[in-house]
Amino acid sequence: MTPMNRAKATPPTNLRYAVAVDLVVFTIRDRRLCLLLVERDIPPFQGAWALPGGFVLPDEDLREAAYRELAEETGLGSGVHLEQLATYGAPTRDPRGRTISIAWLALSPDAAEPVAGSDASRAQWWPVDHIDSATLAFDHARIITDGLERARAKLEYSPLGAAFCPPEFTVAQLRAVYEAVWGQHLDPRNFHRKVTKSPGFLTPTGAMTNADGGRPAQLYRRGVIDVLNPPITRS
Amino acid sequence: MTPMNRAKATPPTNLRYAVAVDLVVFTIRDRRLCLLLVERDIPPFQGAWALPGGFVLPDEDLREAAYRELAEETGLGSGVHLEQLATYGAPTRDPRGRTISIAWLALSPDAAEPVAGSDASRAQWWPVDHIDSATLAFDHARIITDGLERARAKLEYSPLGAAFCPPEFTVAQLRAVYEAVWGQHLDPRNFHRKVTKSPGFLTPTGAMTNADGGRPAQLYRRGVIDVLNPPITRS
DNA sequence: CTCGTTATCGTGTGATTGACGATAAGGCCA
DNA sequence: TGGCCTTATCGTCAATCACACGATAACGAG
Repeated sequence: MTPMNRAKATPPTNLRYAVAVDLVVFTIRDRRLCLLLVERDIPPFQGAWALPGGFVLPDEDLREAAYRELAEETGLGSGVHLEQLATYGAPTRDPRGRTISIAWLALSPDAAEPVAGSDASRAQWWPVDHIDSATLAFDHARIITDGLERARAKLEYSPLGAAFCPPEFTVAQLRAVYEAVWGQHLDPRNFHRKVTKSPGFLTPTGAMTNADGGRPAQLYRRGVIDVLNPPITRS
Repeated sequence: MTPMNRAKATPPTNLRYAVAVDLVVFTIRDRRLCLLLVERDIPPFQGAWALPGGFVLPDEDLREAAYRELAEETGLGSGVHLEQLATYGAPTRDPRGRTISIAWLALSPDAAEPVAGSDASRAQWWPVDHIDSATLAFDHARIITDGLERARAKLEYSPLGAAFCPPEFTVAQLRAVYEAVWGQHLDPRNFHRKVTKSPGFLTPTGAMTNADGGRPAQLYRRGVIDVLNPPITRS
């Protein structure tokens, strides 16, 4: 046995790799689920669309790095839900050398216009069904697929649909989130009953809104729980 | 802006970190949920119990590294369910220098006696409720907590309870898995109905066993689905 | 043959779901 | 002002599902 694979001994520099974070940022725009992509202006994959991201700095926690990159690309920061998605580290995923990337899933209200960062000529929201997987940089198509699957699953058993909404929102707004993410129509009456009866999911503010034209609707805020029981089911 | 935080440029060596995999390996022994720990025989944390794991080799995929470490510590390999849990990378989590660790969740049938690896004097199965979190090396207590939570959740909506069982098993064996992982008693009759009616969860082999003393039981094999609908609920 | 053990099938009650009717409460326009 | 469109919210009904538990089946031990 060589010293190299002697686990938990300090590794030499040839066993150290670049470590990055990549962000799968979703929002709802125009009743459609959209993803933030940046256009790369440096090789490799120059000109291709990619997930926003960057390398982890020496004194930075992984979550901090993700928040920093998110702020750099969107101007957003607090109020955005951020959770680890998965880590991608195939030896050849980056032609420049071995890179380990920790992907994060972010859910944002439709607030900020994206800002082009230092390494990207443009940043733009893309409706998820208009993204051409084949042209994406690195293994980002795979990461996006995983992020989509996670987001869709999370809506079922967590109150994270509200992460797409402003701090105060109506049941109809929340329903629009579910419909956009799942790509299916939901019955307004049954949806209303489910989410308002689900203990801890929503807390009414008392205020009403009539922004949507019809009868004024109750405004709600996110509740205190972080697991939905019973879940909101699709199909 | 320095070249250092210019995202997606090749990073200099001071921006490269050690990358490891750590394994949270569960099994059921004696109707209790057990976790594989190794006793460290080198600093830091010499003499403390830790998760098995080691550094990722240059040409190795992350999953490969996890499988290799699993084989080194347990002799097991195929037949064990292995999925990514999360990645831990706090700047100070390893006193020797910055280390990013990709934790994997493994579910194993009660088959192999653990084997002490090169870096550990002993490897041993521990009942999860006998583990003293305070004495564990690194941030492994946190990783174990996350692994436990994941395992408990996965039993609800995935057929992975069967990953704790031998290739052919009875409903009672499967129920024992659920009871051990969730730490609660389940009604044998309702459990039997749920799992046998859940489409694709179990496929009967036709053979029977009478190993448990009472009426002979049907043997089943894992079904083909990977998401349980409806889920098996606790409480 | 009886008893203890485990497996498996049924059954009844109460809760939940999904489809959909009914009503409430605003704005718009003649 | 009153019709009409829109959206919100409540109610109803049948089908389904959950859970608690009774009943029966099929073995081994004594």
